[in-house]
Amino acid sequence: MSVQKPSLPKGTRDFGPVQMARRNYILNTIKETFSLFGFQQIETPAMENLSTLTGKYGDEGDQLLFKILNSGDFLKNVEPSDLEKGTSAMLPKVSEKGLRYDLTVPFARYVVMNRNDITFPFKRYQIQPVWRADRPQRGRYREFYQCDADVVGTDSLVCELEILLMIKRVFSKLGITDYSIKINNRKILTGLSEVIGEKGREGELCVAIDKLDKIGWEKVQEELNQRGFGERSIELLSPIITLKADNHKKLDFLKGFLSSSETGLKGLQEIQEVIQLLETFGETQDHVDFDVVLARGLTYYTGAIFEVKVHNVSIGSVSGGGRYDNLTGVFGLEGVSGVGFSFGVDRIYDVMEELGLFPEQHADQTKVLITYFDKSGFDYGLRILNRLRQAGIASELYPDEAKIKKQFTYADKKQIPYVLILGDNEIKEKNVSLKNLISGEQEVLSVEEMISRVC
RNA sequence: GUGGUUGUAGCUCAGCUGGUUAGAGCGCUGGUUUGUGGCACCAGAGGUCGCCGGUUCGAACCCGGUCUCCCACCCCA
Repeated sequence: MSVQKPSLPKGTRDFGPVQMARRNYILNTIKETFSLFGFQQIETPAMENLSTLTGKYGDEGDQLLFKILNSGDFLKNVEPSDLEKGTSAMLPKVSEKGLRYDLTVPFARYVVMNRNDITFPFKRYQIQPVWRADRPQRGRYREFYQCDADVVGTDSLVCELEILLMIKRVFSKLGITDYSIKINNRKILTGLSEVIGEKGREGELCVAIDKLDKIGWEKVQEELNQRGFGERSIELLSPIITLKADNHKKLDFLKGFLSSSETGLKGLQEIQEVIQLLETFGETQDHVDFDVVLARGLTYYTGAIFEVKVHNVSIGSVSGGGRYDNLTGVFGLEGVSGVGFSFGVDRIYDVMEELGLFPEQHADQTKVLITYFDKSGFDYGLRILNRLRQAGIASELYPDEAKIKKQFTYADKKQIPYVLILGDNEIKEKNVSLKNLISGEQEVLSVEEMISRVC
């Protein structure tokens, strides 16, 4: 009988009481915000048919999917010759389900399957774990929660505005002040590639440009060079890279720069309108940063793209999203435009921890512990416990007959502020001794007095 | 997937060029106080030195493999 050492799969975590209290604090702030903006919650299964998931995230994404082995004899459809055909040929024969990789694709599936019951525009939010077979590191987990809010069935830029507003509200509530919401538009990137004479290569352009913050302009030039971008194209890009100005000045500059690209100008106009809406709504542009070189990997974004970065922390982006014109197309429903974004709770948690932003005392707290010496104290305590709970006071009775010292230590460890001591005197006089463990004061009170004291 | 790094008590870590019974702090249990926590003092429990193999008279220490952790790249929340 060997005892095995327990362990957790790579990249997964347990959450203890303190962590849960803090996570719930973040989650509740987000939920409350979504709901205030008129979003409705849905949930979808942890697992989806593999065919729903594959091909939606690019080749790399497919590799990062967790696949679920078929139940029963998963080799029953496999011929010896299949083995030689390689992994991708084998996979559909042994696995038909996978864990969801994000919440957007399951949502698209949901919309298509429920199209007749949904009233468009449909504003939904969804808070559930997703799984990625990534290699874990700081701020990167294999199981983590996403908090998505999406609107489908409208092109209105009010949706983009609301995303900005929700991000600002959540961060303000959580006490995160030093951050920026980077906003850009895919059409601007398309325009950019047209203007520099590399039409249709905005994807590659984005991948390279995206590293600007990390590796600098010099290295980005090298990478563009390696990817076969012409000297002249890179040179033309230069004024964009070095562009440092406020949002309005950037817009003005780009109107000239992108004047030959119809698509680019359209993107510019969209950004401008969003900023305009922000002003009309009566909100400042604080934290909102039009970033011409912001590029996001996901292939399906077609309009606005967002990313939120908290400054002075070692965590990547804590939120991101954008507009997609035809997300449901692959599932047979054309012409449904949507825009959405996602908060990464786990990363927000890490950020708040790093910045020391969690309020004290955020574990779920018992307010009163009832201690006693013997069976009669236990019985008396049980009745008082009932009274306390009816008064809505989080309270507990020490479950075992133990030395009073041990019961006190328990209260101390759990940071319970009040202790009731029930001995023969208290039982006889029908009162209680109430000790405040923070101040150390102790007094004898009637049950009613005690309840009003600890309320 | 590529490269690098780490692993010793519940936790954070010491442990000399390989040399007897592997240490500290914190935590834990008990006591000083059988009606009182935190603080102090005293005592005690707790380790297959990640795992497997090799070198050696002798390995926590050297070598190989493996797993794990963390970091960078890729990509992302």
